[in-house]
Amino acid sequence: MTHSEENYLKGIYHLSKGGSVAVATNAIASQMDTKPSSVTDMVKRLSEKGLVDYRKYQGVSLTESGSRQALKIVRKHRLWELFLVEKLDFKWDQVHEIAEQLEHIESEVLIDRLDALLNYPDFDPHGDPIPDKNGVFKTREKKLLSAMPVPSEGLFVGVKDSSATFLRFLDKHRIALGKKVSILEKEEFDHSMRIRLDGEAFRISHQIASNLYIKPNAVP
Amino acid sequence: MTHSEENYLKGIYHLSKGGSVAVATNAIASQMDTKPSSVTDMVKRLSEKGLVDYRKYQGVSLTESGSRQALKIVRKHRLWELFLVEKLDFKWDQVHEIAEQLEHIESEVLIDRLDALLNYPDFDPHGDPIPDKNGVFKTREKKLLSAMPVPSEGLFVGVKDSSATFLRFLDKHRIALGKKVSILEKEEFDHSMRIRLDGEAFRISHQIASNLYIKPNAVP
DNA sequence: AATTAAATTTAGACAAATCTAAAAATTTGT
DNA sequence: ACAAATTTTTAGATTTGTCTAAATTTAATT
Ligand SMILES: [Mn+2]
Ligand SMILES: [Mn+2]
Ligand SMILES: [Mn+2]
Ligand SMILES: [Mn+2]
Repeated sequence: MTHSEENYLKGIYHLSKGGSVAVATNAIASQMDTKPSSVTDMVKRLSEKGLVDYRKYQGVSLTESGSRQALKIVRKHRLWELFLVEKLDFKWDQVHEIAEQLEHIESEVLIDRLDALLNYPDFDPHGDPIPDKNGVFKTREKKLLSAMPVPSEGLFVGVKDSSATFLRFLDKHRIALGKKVSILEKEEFDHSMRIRLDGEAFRISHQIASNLYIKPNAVP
Repeated sequence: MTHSEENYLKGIYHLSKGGSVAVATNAIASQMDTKPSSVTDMVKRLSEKGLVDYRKYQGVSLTESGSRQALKIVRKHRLWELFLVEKLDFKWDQVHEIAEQLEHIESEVLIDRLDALLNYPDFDPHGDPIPDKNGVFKTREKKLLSAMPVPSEGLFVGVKDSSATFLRFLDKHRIALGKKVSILEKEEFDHSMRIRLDGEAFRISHQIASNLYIKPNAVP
């Protein structure tokens, strides 16, 4: 597989949310930052290779084989991201671009060793699950902060938007993975919320709240 | 620069032994395992970009800029090789192919961090010098074992042939970098030699002896 | 149901990197 | 010095991945 083919598979995987839902040509084009006509071309090639199911005008979905391949790339991407953060002291907003390159390195044993070096991690620096050798990954209950009841509590476990600008915004406000969050109040008018974090209470906009994943505390 | 362009620059660099000697089209073709006509094409592209000096039928040489680029790739290749050996427990015969891929990862800061993680090393797992950020590398006196006088002593510091088969052969005979070597005897007839290593004396063929680099012990 | 709008595909072009076969230049040998 | 051998370049084709512009299909609206 070429880098481009791998990138398309990964893109389709993300759009179909892992499932085998059909994805539209235009959706792929904007995901991959390319033109619909290029997508059609590539999708035909992938279909030839048995990696996607494609019916003209009806969208594409990953085959079993395509899905396996996509998961391998996702696994590599996330392992490399974690490596960069854990072993080379990168910040979580600096690793994605480099991992976009590293994910294409072909070596089964390299990835196995990396996995071992990192102690077989379950999640990447952004809280996304890392598939294991067989493509299986841990799931955990999580809700968007904006969808949490008032009052309630939970742990901050992931970001929906993982753009560098958003991540740096979170850094600035000391919002980091693993921290405990209490939901204090929700404003009807603009859907902004008051939360407590590190003992300190403050207000965040709906925009922010709808990009943070919270693992709700079990309520007995 | 594309991967292919980078590979050509590195190939030309190795053939011209770092200097600005002109290299023949056929030489490049066999180094790169490609056809002379492909070399001519690529060399024209590189010339357009100011990375090589090229005069038809007269061979190519790296420009200042081309040389800088080539050294960057060599630096990355060797740092990655050392990383694989030091941090991921690869053997010295398993790292080259993976480093061939990793050397193309584009990120200045990544290489700086890797360099720091490895403590700013001077030599790679095969005894080849690692250029620093500015392309400068340590040189050390070294001679082919086959060229050493009898009797004499030195340290095994590098291999000329770094093919996996040769490296595994060395492993089998417990010939490893840094070990002390005594040259005991040289055979006129077939140029084989008797040497002592790890206290044990044995005979090696000329083929072997002419692929091992020795740093001669200073004789006062 | 017909028209309009949107999504998708096709046709044709282009750059990069490669190849084979043929032509041209250089080098070698007598 | 000149023919033969070798090296190098050119010409033309192919694959991959992309694009623009035009045609086609599907979806939405009157
Ligand atoms: Mn990422
Ligand atoms: Mn991530
Ligand atoms: Mn190497
Ligand atoms: Mn090496």
